Amino acid sequence: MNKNIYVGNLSWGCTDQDLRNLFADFGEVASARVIEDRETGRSRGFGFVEMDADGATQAIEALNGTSFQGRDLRVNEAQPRERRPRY
DNA sequence: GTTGAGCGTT
Repeated sequence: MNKNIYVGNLSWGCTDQDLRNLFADFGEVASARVIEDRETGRSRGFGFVEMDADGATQAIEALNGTSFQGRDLRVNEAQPRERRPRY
């Protein structure tokens, strides 16, 4: 089983490869993506990572509250995006 | 600078 992870407070220069590299150290990363504004193309400062539950739990404990690229990371389980309508 | 977007059906 895999878990969806939310990663916030990222630096503008952080990309999907950076996230994947970070989480890959704790387990097999299914997918990693940094969210950016699709209208402007600029980064939103947060991203999502999908990986195996065991690695995800370890990664959350290890990376949450730590400094990354000059910002303290916020790592958590991602909430379902059904919580907000998309028009 | 904080919880996506994609797909005409996951």
